[in-house]
Amino acid sequence: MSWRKEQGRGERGYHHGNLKEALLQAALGLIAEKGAAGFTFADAARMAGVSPAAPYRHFRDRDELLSSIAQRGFEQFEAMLTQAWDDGRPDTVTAFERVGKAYLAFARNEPAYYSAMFESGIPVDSNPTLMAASERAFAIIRAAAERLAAMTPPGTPRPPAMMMALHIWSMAHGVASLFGRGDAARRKLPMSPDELLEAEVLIYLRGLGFPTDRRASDQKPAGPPPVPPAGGPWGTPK
Amino acid sequence: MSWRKEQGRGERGYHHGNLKEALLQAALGLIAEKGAAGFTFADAARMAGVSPAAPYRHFRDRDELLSSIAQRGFEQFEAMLTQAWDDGRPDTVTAFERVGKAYLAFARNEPAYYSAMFESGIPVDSNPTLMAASERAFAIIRAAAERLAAMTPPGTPRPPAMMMALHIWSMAHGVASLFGRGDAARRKLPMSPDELLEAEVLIYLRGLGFPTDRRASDQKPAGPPPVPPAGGPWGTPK
DNA sequence: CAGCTCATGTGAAAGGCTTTTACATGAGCC
DNA sequence: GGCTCATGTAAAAGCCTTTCACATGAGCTG
Repeated sequence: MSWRKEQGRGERGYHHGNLKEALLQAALGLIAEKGAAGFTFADAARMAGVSPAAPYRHFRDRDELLSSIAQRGFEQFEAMLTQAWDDGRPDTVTAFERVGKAYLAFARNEPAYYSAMFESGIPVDSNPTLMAASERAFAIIRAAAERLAAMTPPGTPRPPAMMMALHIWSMAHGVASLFGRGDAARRKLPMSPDELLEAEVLIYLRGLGFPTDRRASDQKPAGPPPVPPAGGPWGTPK
Repeated sequence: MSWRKEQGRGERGYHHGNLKEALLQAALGLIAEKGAAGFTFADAARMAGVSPAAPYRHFRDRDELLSSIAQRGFEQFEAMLTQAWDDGRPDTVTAFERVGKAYLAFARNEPAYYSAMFESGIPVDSNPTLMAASERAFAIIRAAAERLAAMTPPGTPRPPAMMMALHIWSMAHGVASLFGRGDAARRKLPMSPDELLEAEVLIYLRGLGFPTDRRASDQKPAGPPPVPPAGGPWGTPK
């Protein structure tokens, strides 16, 4: 969006001026359009208006560009999760579910990042900074689980917070991967991914002993509930 | 394993005799080794001892080969799930968890198939037969969920069986994708994927009202339990 | 068995992509 | 003004995909 060639009269000199950024943006667009696998180093160069060799001044190879994008993705992901968690306000369970929704929203709204992060085939541990970014993002989920664990009702078996975090992650990731994007994996669903995940998390939380009937919640502010108030998101048992 | 070149003296005539199968096997090995993205049509041809153009007599293009492998994968997957489910014996919950384990085992033991099925980027709906194979596999999970739904304790909100099936699928897929294979996504876990998924499913089932304390189960035959008998797989609540 | 036919392979070639190397430019700094 | 070094370019090697005309020979037909 911001590199010279596309802005008004596009003549640029020998040097691009902001090639690294331009390449990242171009790659983002290409990945969103054709998937992480279909994305091509040469295409990104072409789109930025430079020769096919130019990108090598900024990235060791195609994988490093992908890796950079994945890293940025994890950073944005972390920011989004942090905002969704909002330190557990207004109440832990509500905030927890908001995190799940945020996960799906990210997969849906940022398919390119999501693709680079989880489907590009680049191993997370290939790059320490990438790994670190990934762990910072997960740390949000983990913190939320920690809070949840601290308030699980007594009398219920209580898994370690880390395990709860991994459970939530796997649910969100499973739903997002299988049904989350219009692009890949277009399987027909009798409901929205959001509804699917919300119900899944609610059942899971009930399994941990949480009262999940929203009408009984005393912390939730009034307002239009995100689910039909009668019997939870999947209707009344018959 | 079975094509001429590898069997004793390898001279073959102008025609290969079993090229299609040889290509599928070669591709399977290559995908297992270098991932679905790294797999190359030319490599498979080379491995089968034919020219790079030969494969085009059997597959329209690289994607069709991948698609064929994915289809076979779904067929084996279905067989494996069917066997694991074993029509709900000895009891529904036990069999249900066996299905989850089978899912993970498949991802672990058949990385090439799993890769082609879920990570190759070929859309399931690109090919009707592929789609059908995928749906037959899912039908097993769905049948299991149906049975489970029929016996959910009264007094508990009961989601549609389809939704329960999707929940289980997403859990298994999430765990398998994130932690399931040594290959991709090597994130460190404080436990095995099997344990993680088992605990997740147990909590979920408890959320549906199922008594999941195995000691109380009357249908389970005696024998070494897969989990420590005290307090479930995640230990005793403190 | 001779002959025919057609599925299956081959070779060559066009067109792309990746990556490297030697060389060109010009921005920033004395 | 002149230097230097980061950043681009052109060219080339090597690999992949895909197509096309042509070669082979397996299997049928008589």
